[in-house]
Amino acid sequence: MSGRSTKTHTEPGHDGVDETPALEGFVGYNLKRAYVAVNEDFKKAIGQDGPPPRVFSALSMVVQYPNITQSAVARLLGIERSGLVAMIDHLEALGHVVRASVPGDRRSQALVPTQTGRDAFLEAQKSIRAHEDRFFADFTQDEKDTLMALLRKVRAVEEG
Amino acid sequence: MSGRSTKTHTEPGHDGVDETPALEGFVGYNLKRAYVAVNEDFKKAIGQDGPPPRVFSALSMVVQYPNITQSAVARLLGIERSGLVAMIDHLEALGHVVRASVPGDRRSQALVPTQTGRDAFLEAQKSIRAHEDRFFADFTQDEKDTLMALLRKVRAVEEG
DNA sequence: TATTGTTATACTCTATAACTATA
DNA sequence: TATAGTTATAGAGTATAACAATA
Repeated sequence: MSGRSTKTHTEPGHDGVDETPALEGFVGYNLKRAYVAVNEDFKKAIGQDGPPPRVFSALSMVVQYPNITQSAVARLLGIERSGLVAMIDHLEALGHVVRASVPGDRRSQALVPTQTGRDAFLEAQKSIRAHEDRFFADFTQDEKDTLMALLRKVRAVEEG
Repeated sequence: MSGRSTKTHTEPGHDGVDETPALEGFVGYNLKRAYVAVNEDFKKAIGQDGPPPRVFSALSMVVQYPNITQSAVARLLGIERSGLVAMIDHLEALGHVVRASVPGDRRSQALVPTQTGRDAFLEAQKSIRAHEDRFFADFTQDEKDTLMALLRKVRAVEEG
């Protein structure tokens, strides 16, 4: 395929000039492409037995903030309450989390990590670290820090 | 809600210490949150009448590289060929693009932008620029450039 | 055999709306 | 009234697999 000159259209980077990529100039486009790339590598690396990203993020919240409620997790992750039910069901079925009653408010249920849950969290965290270390091998720590800082600043825009 | 001390769990940034955010340390997590934030603003700003992101990106390719084939567009955008059919159908129904026959290869169809298509592209581009200018108002041009450069480097990992 | 366009299909992720029980 | 958890549902976005026509 490469090296052929039979094509009738102009592709970027090939026939010399024409380096005017409209999409490349948008942050949103670059953001999506980068997200897709990292996410695909994540799935290849962790997808087999490890938890899907959102389940890991929920487990992470419960481990870090024991007795947190589902609503609080949803708020912190920026997703809907309803979306959490299945995730917590899943984590509870695995024995990683238990729903405990909250004295003083019978609407809420405190999410408590089990020891298995904490272990699973640490192991998943290790796997994800390995995946990112591999994926970002060509990045300096400074580049990664700069990238994450800028991404947090992006997120901060909507949070006001 | 704020200022209350009745909660039984520890949330970040509130009760002093506990600033050990596991998720925040991952590029992938920050990438996703930032992508979601920008995408939501995009939908609010453009979603009414403007084209969805992927349709705009396809139109953009056809305008920039007239006579490009569907397969080439898919390759450049990093998506599946099959996904393009509906997008091009849509753009063709709007009169923005026509499928023309390619002399010498009767399998392919060259995608040619109409004048309406070029106009629509320019207008959409202007809208998206306005959305990004607004959203990234607190970012310096240097920050935006750095961010985009790093995001392109992320994308290059899988392509390299 | 490989590639282009196409269709049919199914899956993932997530939001919306409505309900219940509490507060 | 407002909030926590839940359910049912629907939609966007996208991938997979197969096929016909052509190379």
